[in-house]
Amino acid sequence: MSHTIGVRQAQKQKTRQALLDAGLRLLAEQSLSSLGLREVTRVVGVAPAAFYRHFRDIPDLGVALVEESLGSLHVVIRAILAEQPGAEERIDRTVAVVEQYVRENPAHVRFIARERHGGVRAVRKAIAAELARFAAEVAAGLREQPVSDAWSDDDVLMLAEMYVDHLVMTASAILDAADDGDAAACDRIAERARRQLRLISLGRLHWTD
Amino acid sequence: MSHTIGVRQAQKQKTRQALLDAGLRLLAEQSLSSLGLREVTRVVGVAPAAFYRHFRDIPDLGVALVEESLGSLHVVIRAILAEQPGAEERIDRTVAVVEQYVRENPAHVRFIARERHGGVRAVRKAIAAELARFAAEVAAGLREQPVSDAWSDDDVLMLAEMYVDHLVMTASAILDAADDGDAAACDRIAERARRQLRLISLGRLHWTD
DNA sequence: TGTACATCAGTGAACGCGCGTTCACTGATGTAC
DNA sequence: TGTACATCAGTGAACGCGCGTTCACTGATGTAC
Repeated sequence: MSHTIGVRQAQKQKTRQALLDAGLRLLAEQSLSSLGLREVTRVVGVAPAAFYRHFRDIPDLGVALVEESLGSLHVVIRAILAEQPGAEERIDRTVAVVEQYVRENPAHVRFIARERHGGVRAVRKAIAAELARFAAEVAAGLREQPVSDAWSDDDVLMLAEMYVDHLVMTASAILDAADDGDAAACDRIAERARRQLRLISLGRLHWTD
Repeated sequence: MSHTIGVRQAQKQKTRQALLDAGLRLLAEQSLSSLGLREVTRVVGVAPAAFYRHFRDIPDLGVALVEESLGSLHVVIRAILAEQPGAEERIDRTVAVVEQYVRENPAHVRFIARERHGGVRAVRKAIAAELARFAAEVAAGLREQPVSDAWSDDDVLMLAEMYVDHLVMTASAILDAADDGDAAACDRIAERARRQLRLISLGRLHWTD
């Protein structure tokens, strides 16, 4: 075979991923601004100095984690937006997808919720940029629905931003409840989220201006 | 005079407040889980060991900061809820109050936004408890408005929680823009918040279930 | 295919530094008589 | 009011420890011929 990537490069990527995984795992119990480089390398089982072969410093690793956390979400969102059934079905589906995402990627969700307003500027900026892309994508999806015909682009974006904020809040609330091992609370939060989305949906139908 | 508090006790309270102020100031640039006890005492100008006369550890100081940050907000909210004019006026007034609060207490707002999902469990719990009280208060206010007559208590609380979340998000977004020195962005966020509140208000008018 | 050299991910030892916590202390404030 | 003793907020020195960063290094992988 002509160009499988080299053994060396493959091993390097493996170590890099191990550093990211270890960082994310450690961030369950603390925030990025207190995460130690030696902590991370200790979990992976490499020398502290090896860290510098992959990241400039801890904030740099944080930025990489943002990409890893939110990159995959875009796919999920596009899938929901592409669906065409009624408002009620779309709401149920959205909340179900959020629940599933939280269940399957708890550490990533916690990381984003924690560092969105966290103590590391570069990471805050990276998250803000990803969520803005995210909102733009949702806005494009909303734009195509007939309900939005009379809406200004500005108002569609406003609505999209509210959806994105609501989605992040919901995910993080479900996660907190799951952390407490309280499955009933998770269900309650999901039901609350559905009702809140219904309320917004109603407002949307009656919007004029 | 019979019982002014003692000189000793007054001095102790002064030092305690200085520790809280120093902590809050330092938290502009980092999160609680990386804040150092020696950092705080250095800013105040007391010996590190003096810290233990006031707080068990840094998380304990964090919990005190939650009380300081959110205690005063209850008063503000009650004031808004007590007003009786139309929905539009109440929305304008609410956003104006949020803007003013952020301008006058930026460090407290940042602290709450940052530590709400931060790395210190005790502080997260304290913030959650305060915000829950907060939502209950808002719910009581909404309950008294005629629009809510047909609503279940559960739905009123759901609405109140959405308002509280929205309020925290808005405050924190305005703060971020203010940090960048971008006054125009602050105005844009405030306008967006008003429109979002209008949308929710519309949904509220047409709610049935 | 085999050889000689280049690359570079990861090593391990060393460094200076600031951390949280402890402890016996000091001296101003408070209290009892 | 004056005196003798108790309290206790804040001191300053000491401790062991883990931190981030540097550096010359090793040895497996990659490349040129």
